[in-house]
Amino acid sequence: MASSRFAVAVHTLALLARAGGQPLGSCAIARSVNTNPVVIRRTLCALARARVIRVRRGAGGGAELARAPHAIRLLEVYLAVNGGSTFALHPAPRRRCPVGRNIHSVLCWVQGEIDEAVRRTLAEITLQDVLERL
Amino acid sequence: MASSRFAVAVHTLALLARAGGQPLGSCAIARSVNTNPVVIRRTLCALARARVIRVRRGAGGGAELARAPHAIRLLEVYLAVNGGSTFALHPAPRRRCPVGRNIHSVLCWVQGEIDEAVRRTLAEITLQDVLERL
DNA sequence: GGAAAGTGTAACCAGTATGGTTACATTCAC
DNA sequence: GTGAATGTAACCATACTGGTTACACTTTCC
Repeated sequence: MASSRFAVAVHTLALLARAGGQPLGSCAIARSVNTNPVVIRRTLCALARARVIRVRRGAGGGAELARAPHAIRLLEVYLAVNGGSTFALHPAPRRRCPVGRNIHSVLCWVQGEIDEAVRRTLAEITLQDVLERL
Repeated sequence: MASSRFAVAVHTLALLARAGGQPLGSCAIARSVNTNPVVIRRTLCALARARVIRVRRGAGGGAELARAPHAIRLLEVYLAVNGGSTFALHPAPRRRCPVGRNIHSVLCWVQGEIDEAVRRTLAEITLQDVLERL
């Protein structure tokens, strides 16, 4: 089951970019995304930890971009909200079998190649690109 | 939760390649992968549908590669067992919001870029490469 | 100082994907 | 026909996801 967290994060950042420095609350974002404010706050936390946004608590608070849209790469967003890898290794292949003993290192290499390709792709797309296509 | 089906499939194909044309049964494969034969048969079905292997039923049956290892690309394997995309779109953004109305088309474009990168990567790795690294 | 507005986070639930298991119909070689 | 093997349905435990409620904490404003 692929999660929609990256989609929600990009949607959120697009809203923040359009707000132009004005802090946006989780309720306003949740209305546009059409979900619960807590779900948004969870994503907001992850993005704040990655220094992509700044969040102010208390009355009049909310989230705003930490940088200009052209300086925010989707790769940072992806890594912030979507830790895992594209596929999982199977847990315990048989050590006594020559294939089972060594398959994990080969699969790790394949995983690395895929992750690298995804990283290269997302490193070249910025929030500015997203805004221009909206 | 990323599935381990791709990992199981590659492991299985490596075993078939090493068997050198001799059909391998799901029980033998399951022993090396360390799982249940039914799990293997499910993967075998997907690989047979993709014409990567041939499966014979009945006594003395089993699976064998349909082509030489250098002619089997991991991309075929990936597509056969791992249908989905890297991330999911969020179900119903608000149509009345200018961002919510258009975000899906942008996210689809991003999805396409990622999928393309993954495809390019896996199209260049063959089962032969896997065998050489074992 | 207190009220109001907001975030941060824990706890719980429903829905769903995954892998493991059993069971059984079907197919094929001998 | 018998035995060995696949194909597939059914069911279960586990885990992840998103939705929801609840509440502590922080900040602004009066």
